[in-house]
Amino acid sequence: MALDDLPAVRRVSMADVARLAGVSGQTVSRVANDSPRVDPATRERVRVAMAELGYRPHRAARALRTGRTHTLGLMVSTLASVGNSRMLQAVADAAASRGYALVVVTVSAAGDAQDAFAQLRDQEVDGAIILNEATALTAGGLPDDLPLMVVDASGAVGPHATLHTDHAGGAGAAVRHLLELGHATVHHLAGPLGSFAAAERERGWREALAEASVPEPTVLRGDWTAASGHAAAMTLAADATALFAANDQMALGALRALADAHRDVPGAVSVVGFDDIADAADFRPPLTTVRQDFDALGERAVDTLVRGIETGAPRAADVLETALVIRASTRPAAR
Amino acid sequence: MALDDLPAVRRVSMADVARLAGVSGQTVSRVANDSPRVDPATRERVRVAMAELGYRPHRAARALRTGRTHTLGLMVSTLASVGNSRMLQAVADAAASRGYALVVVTVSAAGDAQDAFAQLRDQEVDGAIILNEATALTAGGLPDDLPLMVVDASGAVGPHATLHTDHAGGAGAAVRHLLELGHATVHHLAGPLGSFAAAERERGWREALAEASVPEPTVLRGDWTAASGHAAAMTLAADATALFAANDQMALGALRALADAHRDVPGAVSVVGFDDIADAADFRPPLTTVRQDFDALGERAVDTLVRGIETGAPRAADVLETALVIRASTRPAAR
DNA sequence: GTAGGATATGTTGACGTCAACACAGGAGGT
DNA sequence: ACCTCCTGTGTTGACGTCAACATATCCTAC
Repeated sequence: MALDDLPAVRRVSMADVARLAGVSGQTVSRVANDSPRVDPATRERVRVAMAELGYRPHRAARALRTGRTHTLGLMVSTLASVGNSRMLQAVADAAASRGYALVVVTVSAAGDAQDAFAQLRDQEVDGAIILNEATALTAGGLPDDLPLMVVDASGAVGPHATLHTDHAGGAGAAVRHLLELGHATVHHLAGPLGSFAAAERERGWREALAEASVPEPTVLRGDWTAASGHAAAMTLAADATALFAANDQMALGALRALADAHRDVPGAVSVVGFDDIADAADFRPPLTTVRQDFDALGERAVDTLVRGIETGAPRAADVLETALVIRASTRPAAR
Repeated sequence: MALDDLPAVRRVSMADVARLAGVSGQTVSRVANDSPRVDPATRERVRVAMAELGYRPHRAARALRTGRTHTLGLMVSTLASVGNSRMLQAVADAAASRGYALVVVTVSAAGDAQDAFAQLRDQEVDGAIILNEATALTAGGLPDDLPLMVVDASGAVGPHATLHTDHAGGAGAAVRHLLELGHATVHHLAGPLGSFAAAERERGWREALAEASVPEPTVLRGDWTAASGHAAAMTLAADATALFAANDQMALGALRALADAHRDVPGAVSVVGFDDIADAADFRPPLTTVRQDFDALGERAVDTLVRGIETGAPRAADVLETALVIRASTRPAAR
């Protein structure tokens, strides 16, 4: 009579635990959910029974009963950018530490933002984080029946919480750093239109120039990729001595373009990036850049969202500071 | 009598659809699950009713009844490496296109591999993809009650399907390319011990050298990061003229170290990387590297795993080819 | 004409959980 | 002595779905 002839073992349910502990299923449920209305001795007995049987609550059953899945969604356009990947990791870790699963939905795969929302709804997520998706806000708007945390976007977010890095402030710091080094003005290699982060960094650059009463050069534009940074930097004015790129990867492309044009960095041109991705310290030369705290951003986003879900906390709007990291790609302007 | 005084609307269930279509709930279930035993006219009537009410099946209820969650897990040590991020995106998209949600579990956050498995079990995933996690295989082994797809790892995978890139073959191609350019030998900047990909790339390098009867220099070692590549390359032998780095990011660090030492690339030293990350074309000089097809890898991994789950297909072991991408960082050895 | 089979649909109950309610017993107040 | 309130626990039923079984028609074959 081989054991494996028997039908597949049923999973351990509350009823099994209840039987072993000599209590009702409801009491087991109360213990599982940390209800205060349980006698300490009973609680202990139930805990022992749970451990003995290896009981784990059944998420699906719980979700069916309560309507809550303990799952969060993350909506993002692409993970090709290093910044988005870093955010994802931070969010995944933060969600896991609170007992939430994380479902990743990329807009590119979903088709458009509305499809992405449909996918999230399909997964019955309790809430979602919308990452750097300005288009989602314009095209069709945000659903208001799903708790959302809108990260790095602006506009009509309705009742939802928002959170973003102080892109403009970071950009301002970068520009002031370059101006203090004696550069007559600072050129800007901007990110794509439609991106909140790109727009804010551009604004910070513009305002810092205006504040210093310095002329504002024509904006160059890329799409966050190194290749686009390279292409844009080829058109950089011949007399430019300072360049602020909207992210590190575009700065990388710009560094190559400048080298090919025999314009030494930092000898002839100073370059600043944004993000402080891990590789930036090993660019040639090591890149001066604006550091974003991705981990804090992810942590904060999940924290606020979960609190909103669990306690119906009111909408919040947070801003995270940046830090200028000075490396070898910037130096005083030649006189 | 304001509408919003009414209790929150119950979600649309099969019973609602059944009532509207004038059939039983079971028939609605059959239509929802594409059962063939439904009259075409009835099917159409049910479809119309579903559309009219905006019916969506309730995943939790379905999971409770069937024991299947339509969720896959992805276990990965870190998303800091660009390669892992690319894989994640590919896997996420492939899973979504098959109607599966993807839950990301990072081992670093979980503590160790066994905790990560516990987390996956907690989420009741139908199966999981283990990405580049050699340690998971050694420390405690793999569970055999959960369908797994082991990507880029070796060893005792038990009954599970495996899939990996032909790292050794790609490395061999890189080495032969350098030898054909006339270099006396090729130094290797290897990845961390414990990584299957690193070990395989190192093996490919070693075997290609042996095949050409060329002396094998001491291996340098890093941990995939550009910083580690920089540090390791500082110790590169003074007479080295060719370097094969185990990934592009370490190659980036090496390029900086060589530049600081005034050793021109490719004039004095030729360098090859591995992965062909998007930025590699904008390194200085643009990097010759071995391209991995991340998208195909993700697609294939999900495909095999899902087929295993849904049809109990037997274990499979696939290998994906690589392609050498020649750019400006390699040239014939000086005579 | 009737048995037998195929096809289309309906009925019942259970998956595991927890909210709502019920109830027993003890503490405290009058 | 009685009523009230609080604490700890049990009972019941429903969340939405689908497998198993039951039933109703219709077709074909002899």
